Amino acid sequence: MPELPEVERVCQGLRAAMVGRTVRAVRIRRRDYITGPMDPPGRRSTRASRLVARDLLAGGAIAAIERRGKQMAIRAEDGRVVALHLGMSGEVMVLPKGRIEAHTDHVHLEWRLDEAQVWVRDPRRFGAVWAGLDRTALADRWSLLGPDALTLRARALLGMARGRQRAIKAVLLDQRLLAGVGNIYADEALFRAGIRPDRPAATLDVEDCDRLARAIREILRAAIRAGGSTIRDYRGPDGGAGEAQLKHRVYGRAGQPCVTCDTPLKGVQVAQRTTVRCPNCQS
DNA sequence: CGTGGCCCCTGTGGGC
DNA sequence: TGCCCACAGGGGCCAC
Repeated sequence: MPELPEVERVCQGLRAAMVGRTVRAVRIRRRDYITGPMDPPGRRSTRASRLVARDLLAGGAIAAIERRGKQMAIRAEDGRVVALHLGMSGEVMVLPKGRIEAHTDHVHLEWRLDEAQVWVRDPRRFGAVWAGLDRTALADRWSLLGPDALTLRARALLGMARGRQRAIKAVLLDQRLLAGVGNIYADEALFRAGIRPDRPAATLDVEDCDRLARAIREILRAAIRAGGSTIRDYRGPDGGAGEAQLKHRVYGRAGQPCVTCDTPLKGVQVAQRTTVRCPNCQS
């Protein structure tokens, strides 16, 4: 569900609601959604069972909200850190005091502050909360991620593509190489740059990388300004839908005419993901 | 090292 | 109206 722009919007909401304030209470509603400090990323089976509220920032004064790619972290002034990853269906809800919320199912974690509550909701549970991390552990965990896509430079992209025979789209989606791009914005950026998603990465030259890196930055920034893409169920932290989906040129438009040349867009599979491209504009 | 296949989950929309 | 299937914005693991 959320890619970098949607996650960035969530971070903005968390900043407004949490930074400078104190976590008064924590409620863990679904324990197996929370992983402990020693658990490797994504290992559901090892999710710790003895986590306590302190591991989830109880009593902490919140100092900062950080983001790298699609991952977020909430840091307390005393050094405690909790990281969030929303997966496909994860959602963060900032609920001002008194607001009635319609969706109360699948809420796995709640933070209560003086003036608002923050809920983590995730029906499919592909996301995760990593508790009990300190700054060093977070840095270690995030060191597995590539650079943040919002500031991707052509030279860095060239380095990722060099020597790799995999499709360029597979490279863009690999969070170890580049953090933040998902299925929507990969297709949109490749279309804007005029590059076929299935081209072997190594065939991209400096100019291709320059166009593609620029396209990625611009697409992501425009999507952040538009509040992210709401395809089905994404909601910002305030409950509002995004509008970036209104600007999509290829994602979700297989069979429809290309906005540039009217050629019917083609739906294919690349890197096991549904992919849409223009047979005429992208090479 | 790269890749295809499968898995983790729930919800929704389309076809019948 | 109900049923079944395909599919969804993510990512880990395994065998090859």
